[in-house]
Amino acid sequence: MEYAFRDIEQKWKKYWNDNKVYKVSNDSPKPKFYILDMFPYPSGAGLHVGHPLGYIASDIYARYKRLSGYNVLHPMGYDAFGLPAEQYAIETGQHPAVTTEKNIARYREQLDNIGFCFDWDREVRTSDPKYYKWTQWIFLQLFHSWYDRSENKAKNINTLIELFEKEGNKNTPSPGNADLSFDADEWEAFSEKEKRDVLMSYRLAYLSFAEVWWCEALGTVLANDEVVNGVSERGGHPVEKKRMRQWFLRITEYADRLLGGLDKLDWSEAMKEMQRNWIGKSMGAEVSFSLTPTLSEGEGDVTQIKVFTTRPDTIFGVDFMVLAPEHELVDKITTETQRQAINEYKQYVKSRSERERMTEVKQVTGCFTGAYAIHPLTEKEIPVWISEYVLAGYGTGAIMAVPSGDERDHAFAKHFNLPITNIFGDKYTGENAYSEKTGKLENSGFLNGIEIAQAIDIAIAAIVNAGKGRKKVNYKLRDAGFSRQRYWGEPFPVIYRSLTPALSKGEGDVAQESIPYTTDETIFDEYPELQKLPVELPKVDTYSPGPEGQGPLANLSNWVDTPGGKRETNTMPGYAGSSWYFLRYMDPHNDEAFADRKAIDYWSAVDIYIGGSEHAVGHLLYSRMWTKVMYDLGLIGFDEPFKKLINQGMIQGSSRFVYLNREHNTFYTFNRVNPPVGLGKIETLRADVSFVNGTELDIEAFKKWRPEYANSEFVLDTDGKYHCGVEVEKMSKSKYNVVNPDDMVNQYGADTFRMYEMFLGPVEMSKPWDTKGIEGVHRFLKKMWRLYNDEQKGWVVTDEAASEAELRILHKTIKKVGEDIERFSFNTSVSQFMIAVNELTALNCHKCEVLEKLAVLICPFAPHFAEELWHQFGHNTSVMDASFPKFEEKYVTENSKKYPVAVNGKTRAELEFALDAEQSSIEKEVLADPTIIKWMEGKAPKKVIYVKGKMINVVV
RNA sequence: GCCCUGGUGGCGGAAUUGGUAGACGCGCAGGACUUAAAAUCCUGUAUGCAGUAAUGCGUGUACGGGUUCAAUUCCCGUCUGGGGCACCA
Repeated sequence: MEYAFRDIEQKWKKYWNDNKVYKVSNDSPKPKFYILDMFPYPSGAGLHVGHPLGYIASDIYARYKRLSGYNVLHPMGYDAFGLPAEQYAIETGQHPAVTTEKNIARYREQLDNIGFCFDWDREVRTSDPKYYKWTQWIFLQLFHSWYDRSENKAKNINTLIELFEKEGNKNTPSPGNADLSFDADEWEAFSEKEKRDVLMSYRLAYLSFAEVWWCEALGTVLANDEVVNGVSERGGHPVEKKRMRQWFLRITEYADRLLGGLDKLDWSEAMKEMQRNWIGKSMGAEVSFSLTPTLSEGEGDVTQIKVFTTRPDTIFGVDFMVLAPEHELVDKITTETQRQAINEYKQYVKSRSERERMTEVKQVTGCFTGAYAIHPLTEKEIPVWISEYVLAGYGTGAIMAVPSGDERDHAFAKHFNLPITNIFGDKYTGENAYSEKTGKLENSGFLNGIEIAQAIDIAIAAIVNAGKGRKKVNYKLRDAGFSRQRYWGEPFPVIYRSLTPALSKGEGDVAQESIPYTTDETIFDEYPELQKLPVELPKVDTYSPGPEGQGPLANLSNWVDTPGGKRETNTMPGYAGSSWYFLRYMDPHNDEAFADRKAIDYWSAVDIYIGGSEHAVGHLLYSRMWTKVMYDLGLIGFDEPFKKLINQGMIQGSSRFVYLNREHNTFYTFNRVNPPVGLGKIETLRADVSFVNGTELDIEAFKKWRPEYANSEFVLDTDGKYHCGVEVEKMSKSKYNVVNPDDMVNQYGADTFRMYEMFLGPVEMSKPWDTKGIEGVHRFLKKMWRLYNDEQKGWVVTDEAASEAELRILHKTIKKVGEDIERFSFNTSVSQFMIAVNELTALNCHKCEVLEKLAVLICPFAPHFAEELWHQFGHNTSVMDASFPKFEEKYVTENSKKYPVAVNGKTRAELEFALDAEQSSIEKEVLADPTIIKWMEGKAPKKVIYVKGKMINVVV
């Protein structure tokens, strides 16, 4: 009986399905374990072999945990809202819901092929109204919440209103508007609009303004992704930034907790470091620079520019100031003579992405405003410039420039011929800024001769004393933009209620004149149909954008206009649905709540979360924030969503190339063009990997694929084959290097495919796919199969007692595989299986005592294979209900070891000693060994290093 | 540019806490079985030098330094591949 993997896999897939083997209950006496994969975006291209890598790893771990006695939650779903589906809809007119559905069906089919133990009854889709009902509901909670800094937690906005009624906002400054100040009486006197505006500056979900990429030609807002080299990806039209009213999440209020929370997480240091850098906490000072009264014309209220600096010690080195071109003071301080130049420069900056502004540091640009500021300590007049290297979103959007101490300031000063004050003495060469934080300051007034580290505090004290600033903690983290001018996303449960003419003051646009209310507010009590969730995404006829950069929903006037007012036409961004989906899996069909509290308390936080490191800061940070908000509001009992994080690497594509001399219509094999001597002009073309075996090209298949080369000559290698060139690249359709898991499963079976994906290398590492190598793993499974089944004789397992050597192999394997799974080292466990099978085959072992346990052991890796063997052993329940074999020390203990013996660190001999041997007896024997004596060359041993169980080293 | 991460045979990789570098697999070469092929099995395979050979000696973990009895592993510097940089998901 041979290893008929196709029949075996079909049979058990059906069995698992029919018997609901992977059904998970929320009610179990077993300890829980929650292992989660980052759910995929179902793209039209389907899965390639890189996608399942993490899923296979988590599947192995999930099965291992289940075999070890846990109730394991291992769900899967789809992050189904997103730009590509909408893009496709624009191009083809097909509704994103339809294409998404189709893509999901395809994904599901591909996933099913691989034999995962997902409980599909718990599947979630973010685009399903039953799901996004709760995304919208959570948005409402965010809207109705503010962050109480005194208690360090989010609370219902009503508690803030109570506070305002009692004492105004003197003890609760607004995070969104630092200048806002009112007392209880003033609050009482505010109009409804004024009150709502005040509250808006506190809410965790709030409206403000942000810049987006606007493409006039396409009449739409573009994602960063859709802007390539400063023009739109589609059509290559010019783009510029446009300020729009947008929803935001006030994640900055959580900056400190998001930072502190990292310490207790079992994530890689790299991942934590990326989040720390993203949050970007820095200590420094906020310093106010006054403008010179003579030069700042009119506009009496503009008297100060605030900067944030982490280096207040360098304050005596300030030679000029730079504002972000978007800074609100720029227009006010610019002098008439400079106005045109400034406007032109601002226009230029509008075309620049933030990335370009950060990256292209060698290209120095800027413009003088004509205004001067007064140095807060020396009262020197310093010019105020604007430049793209200062970003509006960081700090105060303005800097004090210290050219002798900061590289970019230095380059700027050199470029515009601004004077440079040296405050570092010899340390500053005049060539480069001195940006290290050691050394003594010079030319710095009262800071002269003081070490930089100490000078920081002294400088801050002096600035505070002079009333020119304060100590400040700054975060790089910015509030998260939460609006997209798109169709395929969650609609907001928000309605803008127009003001009655009596209440509305002044002009302004509609948005300014109306007040945003969420649909659940009492103001809509008379329209209960408006208050219901979900606010369903209406069907549209066209996916083209609405007027003035609004999303496509703006075109649906009968949807936008409600008896209560106009609906919000933006939709939520991709990370809305993915910020909380791990909670929904716990109780996916609940229509009364996002999940039942009992289920949440049972499953609690995700024990292991697996996904790509590209989500290091986006998704993972937003999820952490949502979790903290929900924890603060008492909705869940934990404040970190993912206890342990594993980052899987990418599987890269391995592209194949052929080499053409077009003139002679001849293709040359790789070796012939390497080097390409005397062959004329050689073009490198891609060949689809599907008709290349290793590097050998199937010439006929290639000609069929590219008929224009049907008559081409092929110059072969000495072995009579045409060999392709190889390069490792990203796996993508356009590179013709995509390998479909379906094909692999078809040819070798799911079990081989699973084991091979793991065998390729460590899960966390990126590595290229090599189809050729899969045969080795397939051979291994066949070889293991033969321990149980002979081609002629069939079942050959016997009841004979196992030998010591056989039991040692088994227990060595149990130990190694168990430990390897625990540390997510699956490639080495596959190796161990191979070693075990090689050794057992050599011993001609067919003993039940060894092989039954081995079958269970391999179940996490090759579940169909294991299930078949398990039933062959006569069991009639699933192998998933077996227990992971127990490792027993006694079978593997050895009492002696062959030690490598080195002289001066170089291994020269191998000697065997008992493990409990004393150093003195070992020394005696080692020094008596002829090889060792030879290498000691007559010198006396200085010392003999003996590391028990490891090695011996003689130092002479 | 900034942040994170990797670099070990022809290839994927192993070496878990500083202790015999190259496990396991692919590929390649040779052989067995076969009319032949497939499948299967066996042997060899980092590299240089010496030797018919067993083997011996040297070099070697991107590069250059350092710490140590001992470094793929720790430290400093350089080169280089990959990921992220706030509207791709």
